[in-house]
Amino acid sequence: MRIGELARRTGVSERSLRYYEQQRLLAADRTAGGHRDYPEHAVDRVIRIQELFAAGLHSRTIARLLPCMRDADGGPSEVATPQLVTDLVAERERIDRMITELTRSREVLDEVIEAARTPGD
Amino acid sequence: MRIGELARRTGVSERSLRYYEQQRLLAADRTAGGHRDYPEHAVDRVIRIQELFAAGLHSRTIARLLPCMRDADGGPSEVATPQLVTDLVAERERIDRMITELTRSREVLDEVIEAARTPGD
DNA sequence: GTAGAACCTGACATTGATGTCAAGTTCAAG
DNA sequence: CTTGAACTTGACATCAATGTCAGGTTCTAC
Repeated sequence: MRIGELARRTGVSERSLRYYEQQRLLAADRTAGGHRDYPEHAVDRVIRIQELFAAGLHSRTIARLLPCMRDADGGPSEVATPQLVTDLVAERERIDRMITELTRSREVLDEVIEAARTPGD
Repeated sequence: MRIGELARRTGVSERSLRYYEQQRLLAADRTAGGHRDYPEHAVDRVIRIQELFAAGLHSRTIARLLPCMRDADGGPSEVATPQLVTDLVAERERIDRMITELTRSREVLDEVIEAARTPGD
């Protein structure tokens, strides 16, 4: 599929998809004229990439991580190097802290929203 | 307490604490000479602010939200305006999506880390 | 009163993914 | 062929919190 359709189906801008390619996160074939041509499973991959960005990972880390993911991309997954494992464990701890903070913030929002819904309270 | 101690106790840089004040997130008394003097409950407030930043809220939104939080700051909490409630509901939805993405990313990291721990697999 | 730590303001830099625009090329349908 | 939509590359802008540095002032302990 072409970049426009991929963008539409993933909700990620064409700009970002080109950036992902530049960062070696997402490969694309090319038509004879140079247009990008994505395989079907690129949709899943883009969604994963977005999730990893949302989790605060940098593109360089994602680039190292992706080859180790079991995915629908067909290719056999590599095994993470010890250095990568160390880095990923640290990222996981950071994500856990982040989830805690998000959950706490959500509770704060809940309280404020609820307090405004019950004027008599 | 002074800014150095507050920074130490919250893990937030002095630079950021000054920025919070500038953004009207955190008030501070001043000594005769102009040094900031924080009350004890500033520690809690700074932690809340950090959590809200981690949740992706902007300082302007946090500034509107803080007066509505029931907190140890003694002051009576205001009631959120309808506009603020609308905004906070949207933020809450965003936070929920974010938690979902973080949780999914955590699972991906788990898989890769675990796969590297069991070489025979 | 003095030394040194701690603090002040102000300015400028950084980060990294993404937005946006320009000028040109390719694709697909009639 | 032609036309307009979709695509290409490249460059520059943006955002918002935080880092960093300079030059000066205040505080505290002796």
